[in-house]
Amino acid sequence: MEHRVAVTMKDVARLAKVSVATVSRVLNSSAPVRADTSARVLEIARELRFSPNGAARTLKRRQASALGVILPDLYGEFFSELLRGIDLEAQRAGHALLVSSSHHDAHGVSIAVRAMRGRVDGLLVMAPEVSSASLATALPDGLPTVILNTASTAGAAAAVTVDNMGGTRVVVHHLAALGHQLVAFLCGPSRNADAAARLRGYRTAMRAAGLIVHESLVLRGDFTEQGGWLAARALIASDGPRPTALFAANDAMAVGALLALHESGIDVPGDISVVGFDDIPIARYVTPSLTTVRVAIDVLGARAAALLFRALTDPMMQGYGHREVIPAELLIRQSCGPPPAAATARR
Amino acid sequence: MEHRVAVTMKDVARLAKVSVATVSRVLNSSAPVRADTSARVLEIARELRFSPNGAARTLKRRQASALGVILPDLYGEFFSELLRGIDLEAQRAGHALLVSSSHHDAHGVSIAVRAMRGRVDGLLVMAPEVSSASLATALPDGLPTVILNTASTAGAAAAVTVDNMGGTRVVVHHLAALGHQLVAFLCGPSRNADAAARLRGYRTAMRAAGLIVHESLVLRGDFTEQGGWLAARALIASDGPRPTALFAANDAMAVGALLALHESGIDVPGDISVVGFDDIPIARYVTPSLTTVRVAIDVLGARAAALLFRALTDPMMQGYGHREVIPAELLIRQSCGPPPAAATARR
DNA sequence: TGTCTTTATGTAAACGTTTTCATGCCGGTT
DNA sequence: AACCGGCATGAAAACGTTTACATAAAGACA
Repeated sequence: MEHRVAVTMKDVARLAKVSVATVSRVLNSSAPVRADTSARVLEIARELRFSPNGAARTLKRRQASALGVILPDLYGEFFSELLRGIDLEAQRAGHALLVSSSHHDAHGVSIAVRAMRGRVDGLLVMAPEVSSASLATALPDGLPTVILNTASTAGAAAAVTVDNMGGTRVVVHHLAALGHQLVAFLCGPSRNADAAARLRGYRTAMRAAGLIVHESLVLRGDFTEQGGWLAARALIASDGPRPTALFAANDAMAVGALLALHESGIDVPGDISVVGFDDIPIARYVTPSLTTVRVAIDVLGARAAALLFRALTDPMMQGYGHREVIPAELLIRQSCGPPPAAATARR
Repeated sequence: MEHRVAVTMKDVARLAKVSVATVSRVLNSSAPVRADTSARVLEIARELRFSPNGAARTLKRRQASALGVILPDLYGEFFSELLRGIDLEAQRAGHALLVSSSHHDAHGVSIAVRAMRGRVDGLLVMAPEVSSASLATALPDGLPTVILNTASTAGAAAAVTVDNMGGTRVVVHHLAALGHQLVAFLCGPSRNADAAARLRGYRTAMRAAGLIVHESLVLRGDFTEQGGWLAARALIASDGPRPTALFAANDAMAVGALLALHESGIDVPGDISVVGFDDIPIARYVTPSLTTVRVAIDVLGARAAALLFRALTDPMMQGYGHREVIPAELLIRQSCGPPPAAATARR
């Protein structure tokens, strides 16, 4: 049984009776070649089903036509939207995506980054659970990098973040305007930068609205539907003060909470209002449709990729620390309303 | 302004006063090296933050430690789950993922495949809209390939598919057992292999259950929530026979339909039962939670990757046409019930 | 007819690794 | 003292491209 070995430019050159240099010139149209020679080479190449070896090409050209993408995870619509946005932009520039996920700590990121040296032209790194200091040491020296949703821009060409403060502010303001006073907050993972920023934003906005943050209403979560469900169950079972609104740090948790509330016969928004964050595609399809903070996750990814491409052509950008903030605006759907009459009457 | 050029093994060798061969031996522990030499090399390498050039390594080793993944799209939870499963398996084998999406036609797939030559060890191709004939010609000669959810295995080492027939059969059977007679079917994209198989399965199962397929109840869809919503709206507005159950060819469309029905005040499952297909994560969080066909999408991806790894070590597998079918089982949640009394009484 | 461009091609040197082969050295066996 | 085997190392040849340089042929112009 023959194990067919890959066909190289040498084979094409031999059969077309030219040098490999000429083959290269024809295939890349990088220099003038006589029409009949060109035709002959093309013909042979097609016949042999030749396709150039990417590694060799990358090595010689010093350009990989690929972007490295490092993500903490791949679960859920957030990452799929993010990746879609990145891919969209990369594709326009004829670049492929080398994806590596499940990197939560600095060590894992460092490993992944090293594995990408020489196979990508630049790096898109999202590591919301890694401190900016350790991230800076994990990043490679010579590779343009754009950081997503992480505190610092140290060592990177640029960083793209979501306007977490603005997003939380407008939500709390909206709830306060509706008359809510007891607004519970469902946190994300404790070491996640976005989660932390949103919690900070919540506290700040509550204070600004003249509302009191009850620590028993600051619930632990983990950005998953399951986590949101559990937190909502716990809230329902607790004998603490009953909030009239629940603000989840992301949509996935809000969706989980919605289910828990529904299961307990608690009406949304009649008995309690629910708000999410991110506007993942599913948010408008749950019942009731979810009031949330629209973030355009795909745009977040696309902008990051675009910035990276700019850094590739303009080496001056590296280390410049350009920052871009993706706006976050309130998207009112049906999961919010005024607090129940009893609650307003009671005060 | 210095533009720092990448540090190579040569630099390490020079500073450690050894040859590049020794550096390579130390870094890969591929041959015995004296302890003090080894320590010196490691020290210098760390100091210089050296990391090997992937392209050079791939070129010489003839192994890329990467898998190519070609997808038609990246939108929605299906692909994110699939990719997650693939990544999980690839990561275990120390492989990265070179992802390229938005390839709907044979030409696009062909381009993507060629771009991967020499940068991946094998290919995972999902192209449900490409005919098996054109797919066979688009696939490369020397690269082990596993095909996902596509009709044929021509030219591939293996193929992994979903048990579409079994899945649809069990759904129709379940609906029939509940007493439904008018079961509408919401199709996927017309040229999509899975969509076609599911439609075929629906027709076959309906016949087997002694039920009549009304062509006006075979609705056009496109696998998106939006498409499901539109189709359900159209169904509601039409003056044809009213089905007592709606079977969508995937969950995303079922979710869209659920919203349309809710908006029109039609109760699910009271007035109409709804079933989906795939069991995407969100399915259990919509209201009512969606009865669907569980497919374990992540397992689908993981199995495909595992098969590919097997093909990599065992070249005899290429072209063998091994097939693997991911089971599809009924998952009963709350979107199904008996047909409304009126409908049963009427017959 | 001889120099001077212009144009098409070939030769060979990179790119940064890995790996085969050769070599020198050391300790142990005759 | 001569020999041998093992071990650590270096030199150099790959891997499959691209590209700078050389060169040959062919017209343009004096």
